[in-house]
Amino acid sequence: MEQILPHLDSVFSIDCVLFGFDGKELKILLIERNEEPFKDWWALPGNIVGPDESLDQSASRILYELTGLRGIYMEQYYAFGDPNRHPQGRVITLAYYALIRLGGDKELRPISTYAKRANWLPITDLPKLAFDHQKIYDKGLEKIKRRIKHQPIAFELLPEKFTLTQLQHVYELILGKKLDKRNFRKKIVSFGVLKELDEKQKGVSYRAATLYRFDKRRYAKLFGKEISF
Amino acid sequence: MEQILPHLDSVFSIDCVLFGFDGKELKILLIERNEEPFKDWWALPGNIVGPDESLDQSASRILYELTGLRGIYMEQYYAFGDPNRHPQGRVITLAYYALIRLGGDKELRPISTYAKRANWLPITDLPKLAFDHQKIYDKGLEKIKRRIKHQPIAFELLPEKFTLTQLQHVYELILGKKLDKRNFRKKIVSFGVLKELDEKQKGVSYRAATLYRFDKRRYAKLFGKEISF
DNA sequence: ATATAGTGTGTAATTTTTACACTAAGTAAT
DNA sequence: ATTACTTAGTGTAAAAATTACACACTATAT
Repeated sequence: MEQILPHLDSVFSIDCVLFGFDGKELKILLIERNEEPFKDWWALPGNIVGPDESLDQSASRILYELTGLRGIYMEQYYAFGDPNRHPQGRVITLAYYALIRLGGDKELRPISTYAKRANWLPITDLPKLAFDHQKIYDKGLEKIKRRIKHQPIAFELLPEKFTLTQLQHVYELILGKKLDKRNFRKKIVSFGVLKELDEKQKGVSYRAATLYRFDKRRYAKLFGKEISF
Repeated sequence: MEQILPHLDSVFSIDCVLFGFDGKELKILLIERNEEPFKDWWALPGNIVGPDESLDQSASRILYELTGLRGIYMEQYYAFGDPNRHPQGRVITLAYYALIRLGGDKELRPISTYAKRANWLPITDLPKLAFDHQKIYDKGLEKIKRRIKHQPIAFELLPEKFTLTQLQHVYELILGKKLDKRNFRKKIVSFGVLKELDEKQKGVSYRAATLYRFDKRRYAKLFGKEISF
């Protein structure tokens, strides 16, 4: 049962917590392992860092292989390197979180061979995870909770045009608590980084809400002042 | 000139930004390298992670070898892994910051052979640093700037008993700006994690200030509520 | 006794945060 | 056309937090 993989002498890998938002739930992408150890378990997608890749490049590649998408927003957040975290040798792994809007169709073409399949699972109902991936996930969620209060990362989970209610929903899911509608709007608008569009939401069976867009230029200008939600 | 070190095929190291406060200035510990590459340059202390060490253990060891002290407060904050950051091969390094009070005498017994000497240098006047160590330092400072607003890390830079003025001084140095004395005191006392002692400062040629102690128990109790400076 | 240097304290003005509920607009069904 | 339904969109008052600001006190040194 104990087999030593040749490359597992001292390996450096990257694992990604890829958060996706489909308009209703916050989910993460997990893969079902096809190999020992932890065969048939759910795990965070990850891979070995290539010899000529930077760390960010490597994380990008992993996300690309997983979703077929480039340019996903992501950020490194913690290294996990307990000597026993991998049963077959020393594997130090660097965790990234990434954020993506779901509901398109192109996403999700998992390809690598070590995975049977990949699935978006709601964070409210996650299975047991392989290795120390639960710890990695926990820390990742903690990280975006903190980050969303200061950085405009919520927009990464939304389509380019979104309503204030959708935006609030994202905040509520990540922070794990309800927010007051009026106060939320007051505050988020006061930052001055949202551009109100002339367009309205479409295809809803009730009053359509105004659409907004995140104004990157404006944000860049105000950048000295950090947002503080 | 280009020599390939045998172990530099794919190496994982740790570098530490060790901040020290002597009551007046904020300094970091730098070593003067005795080896190529960057011989005679100043660099952050660092070392290779041992095969059976956890990452934190490894950082502890490095700090111990450098200072002779155990139990220094430290925290991992970022991994630097550009393929070209080390001229002789792929070295991925994990950065830690650490905080220590200076003015004792036991500190500083640098021993490793790759360093000529180690020195505390004020952060206001740092030399050019080897490798990408400037970037690592910058990010470390940024990190503690952020962290000091939410976590009680300032106390790590002070003796167990300290005055409010000393505490304010630490905040000012790290945040890089002057703070209002009355407002600072009001706020810091309102957190309820400082214990006022019956003792006064000694050996000053002016009115002696009251000494305080950081009340860890109390902080642990209030921990749910995060401090927000 | 006097000069010196840092300690320790209060208040008013301003800004930010919080709590809270109803009308307006559009769609769907009849 | 009316009605029922669902979400959008809005204001205000109270409370809390933040800011700006100056002087008398105390200990020591000479």
